[in-house]
Amino acid sequence: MYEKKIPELHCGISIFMKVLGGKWKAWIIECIHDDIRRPSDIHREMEVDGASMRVITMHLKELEDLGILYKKVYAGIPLKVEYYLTEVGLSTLPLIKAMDQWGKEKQALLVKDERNAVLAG
Amino acid sequence: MYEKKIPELHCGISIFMKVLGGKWKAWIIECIHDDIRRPSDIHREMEVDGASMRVITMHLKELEDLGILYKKVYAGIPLKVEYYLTEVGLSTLPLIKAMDQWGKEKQALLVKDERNAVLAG
DNA sequence: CTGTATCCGGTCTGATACTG
DNA sequence: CAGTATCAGACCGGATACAG
Repeated sequence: MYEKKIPELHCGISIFMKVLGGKWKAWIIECIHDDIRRPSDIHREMEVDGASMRVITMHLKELEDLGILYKKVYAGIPLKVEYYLTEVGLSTLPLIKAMDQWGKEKQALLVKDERNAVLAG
Repeated sequence: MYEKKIPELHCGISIFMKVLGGKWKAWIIECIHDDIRRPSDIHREMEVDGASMRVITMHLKELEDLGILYKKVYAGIPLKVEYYLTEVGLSTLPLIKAMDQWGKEKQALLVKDERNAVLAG
């Protein structure tokens, strides 16, 4: 682990980014919302695209510490763990959906092209 | 400069993050929307919080290459440059505002606390 | 199954000096 | 004023090995 040494901003944006800034965090939140709650299942879900178990664990922990996820542990061998969305976690879903939709809609337009300029400024 | 070597995801989220993932990009977009159009003015605007001129220049260039900003150059000495939002750039404003508002609203709730758990899952 | 520790390399940012 | 080059250091993720 490491400690952050570069000071963070204190605007709403950076707070939001602290929650959803990680590479897989939004995806993880969506998984859990879709009833894929166990780390191994989440891992299997995105293994095709290359998320390692370590990163998933790290993100889950961060999201738990931020109060986005709630961790439920079932004692026993082998261990069983499930993650649930908290109320705050649920409140991220509309934004995640909006971001995803924006990306899909605008993807084709993300090109340098003077014709896209807005003259009104 | 460097070339990206880690494969990117192709979902809407990562496309969105390519546009607003930088530390200062959302702020820069808001500045330009508020008629703070010249690099030096933008720099002055956020100098208190530590954005270096180099990072601002880099972000401006990236946003221009993505078609979020349009760059207008006035010849002469000293040089004068102004950036304007394109239509795609304008379309990010509602999301930026939503992200900022979410951060401000939820900031106090971002704490590990079982009471926040949603039992329904 | 879940989570931690360690290493390593890619990525990003801050600082400074410099060109036009 | 606008932008570039370079360096150093912080950050982040992939891989592996290992412990509970």
